[in-house]
Amino acid sequence: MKISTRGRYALRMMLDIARHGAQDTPVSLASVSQRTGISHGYLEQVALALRSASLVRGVAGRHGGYKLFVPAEKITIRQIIEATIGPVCVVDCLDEPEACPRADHCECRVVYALINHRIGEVLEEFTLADLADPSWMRDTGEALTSQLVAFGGGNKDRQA
Amino acid sequence: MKISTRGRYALRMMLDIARHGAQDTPVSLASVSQRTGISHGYLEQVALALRSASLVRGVAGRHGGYKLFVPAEKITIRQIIEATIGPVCVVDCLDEPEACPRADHCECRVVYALINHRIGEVLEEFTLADLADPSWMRDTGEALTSQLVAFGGGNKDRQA
DNA sequence: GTAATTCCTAGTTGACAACTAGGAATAGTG
DNA sequence: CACTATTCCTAGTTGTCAACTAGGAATTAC
Repeated sequence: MKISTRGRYALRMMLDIARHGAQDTPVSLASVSQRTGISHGYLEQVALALRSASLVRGVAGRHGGYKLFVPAEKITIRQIIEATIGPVCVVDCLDEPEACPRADHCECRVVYALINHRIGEVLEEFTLADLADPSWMRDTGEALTSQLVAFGGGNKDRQA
Repeated sequence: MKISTRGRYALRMMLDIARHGAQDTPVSLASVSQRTGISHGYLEQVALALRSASLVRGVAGRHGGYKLFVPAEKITIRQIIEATIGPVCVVDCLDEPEACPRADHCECRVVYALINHRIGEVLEEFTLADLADPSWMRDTGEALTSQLVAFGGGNKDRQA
C-alpha cells in the first residue's frame, strides 16, 4: 500500500524541472540530483520513463538536460505517477477481471474499485503547476497536511 | 500501490465467518479454506492477526473455530485491513515526519496525505455487515464496479 | 576534439510478501 | 482415558521486485 520511491522521485524531479527550467534552458540531471539528493543514475531511469510518456523532452549534449514537453498546467500528478509506476490499480482483479474467477460477483471488488477511483481523483485534482507554486502551500499546505494526517490517518487512536 | 493478499484474504475470511458463523457455532479454518480456496496454514496466520485486534475470538478444540468478537455491523473494513497489514499509509513521511527532512514544507506530502485520507474514508464507509449482505450487491454492486473501473481507472484511454 | 550531457542495457542487492512446516496446547466425543 | 479435530505459535523457504549501481555509446556546445 505504498507509493514507490520511483513515483515519488518522479514528482520531485518534475517539480524541480518546472521550477528551474525555462523555454530554452533545459535542466540537467546533475543539477536536479544536487538539489534533490537523488542519485544521478536513478534519476536517469525515471527521466527515461517520463520521456516515454511525453512529459519531458531530453536535450543531449553540453548544456543539455530536460525540459517540460507541455506546460506545467497541463500535467496532472496522475500522469507523472502513472508514467513511472504504471496504472493506478490497488488489486489486479480491477485491470484483469479474468485473473479472478470471483471477479464478477465479488463484494470486496466494489470497495477496491472505489478506492482506486478516489485515488485517481486526487491525482487528477492537482497539476504540476499547482504544486510548483509555493504560495498556496505556505497558506494552507502545512496546516492541511497535519490536519489530514491527524484526522484521516487516525492511526494513533486506532492502534491503541 | 497494491493491497496485499494478506489484507484481502482477511476480508474474505471475515466475510465467510460473518456468513457461516452464529453466536455459538464458530467457523473452522478448514471450512473457510474449503470455501475460499485459501490455504489453511495461511489462514491461520491471518486469523491470528485478526484475533490480536479483537475482531474475532478463537475457540480451540473439537468443533472449534473462529467467531466474530463484535457484531458485523460494528466492524469496518478499515479495521480488518489495518489489523492485518498495518496502518493505511501510502508514504512513510506521513506516519514518521522525522524520516524526511523535507516533510514540513513538502508540497507532495499534501497530495499523499489527501490520498491517504480518501482511502481511509472508503474503508470506513463500509462495515462487514454491508458486504456480507448480498442483496445490495445484486442491485448496484456489479454495475457500480464496472462503472468505476471504466471511468475511474481510465487506464485504457490514458495508456494509449 | 574534448567535455558535458542524455541515452540505453544489464547487473546487483536487500527486503518483503506469500506462503509452508511442524509441533504444542486445548477441548469435545466415544 | 484415548482419540481426534481444532486453534495456537514460531520458524523456515522461496520468488519477486523495488531500488539502486555500472559502464559505455550517442549527441552536442564550446
